[in-house]
Amino acid sequence: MGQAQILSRNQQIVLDIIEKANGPLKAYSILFNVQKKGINAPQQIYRALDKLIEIGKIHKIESKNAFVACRNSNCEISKATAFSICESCEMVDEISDVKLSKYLSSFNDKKGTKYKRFNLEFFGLCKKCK
Amino acid sequence: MGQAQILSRNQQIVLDIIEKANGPLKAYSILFNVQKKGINAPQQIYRALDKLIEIGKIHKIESKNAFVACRNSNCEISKATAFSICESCEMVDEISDVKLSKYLSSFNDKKGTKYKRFNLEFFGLCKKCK
DNA sequence: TAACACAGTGTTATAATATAACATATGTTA
DNA sequence: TAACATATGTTATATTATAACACTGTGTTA
Repeated sequence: MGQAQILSRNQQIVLDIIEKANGPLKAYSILFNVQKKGINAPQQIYRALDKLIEIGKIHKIESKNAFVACRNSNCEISKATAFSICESCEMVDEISDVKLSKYLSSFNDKKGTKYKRFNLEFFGLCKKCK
Repeated sequence: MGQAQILSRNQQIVLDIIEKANGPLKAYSILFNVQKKGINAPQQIYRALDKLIEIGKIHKIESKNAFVACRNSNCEISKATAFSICESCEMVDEISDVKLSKYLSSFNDKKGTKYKRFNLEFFGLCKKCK
């Protein structure tokens, strides 16, 4: 569960933008959006993104190189993420399905290896695009 | 199941390199490896990679921007992929677990949406690195 | 055969994504 | 206060990926 995290100025700016967005945002589009606030360089964005990912406030959609806010209020710090991605409109939804999460978190491969973390991306058409 | 696919010269060169590798390869490292064979430009690599992915001969490891040969002789053309990734040595194994694959292929989210395709990446430490 | 589509190739240029490295500042804690 | 960790600002550069255009070969099919 953890403490409420106090974010630095840049971290908060970046998080606000991602939370307000209704879809995944790319790092450089975030950058263009915050230049009026005095953030000028990609490093500043990527550093904020790294931190926000680390504390579980956002997730990276690997197949899109884009970032979304975490919608699971008590997300397990990004150890178990699953997303539904529309191949047509680019919409991304975080899936919070306890059964799925438990099933995957306890998955062992044939060699008996257990994993610390997983990321699952489903692709299809969302309701609107069907 | 499909026909045996006839590959073009460049496609075959790229596939050979990926199949011989004992881990995921990056596009530019493939490029450096084939310059002696007369392939000089990233486009040539990416075009081959795109085709090889399309026909299911290789997969992209999204979290690493790298490519591995498909080890499931009859992989369902990349509709259902799962990988085990070592966070220490970068090793990647394709997981072929029928139960897992069936479970995910038939997964419905709460809205009843079914998906065409999924990609799952597990992270942990491989045997050697443990 | 001529016309056409189609997949692949080669090439130059450029876009998009991400990190390195270094100097400075700010906040926390011993 | 000194030492330390974390964050910031900045310039430069590395890495990953695509656009655009000209060309080649192969197989239709009209």
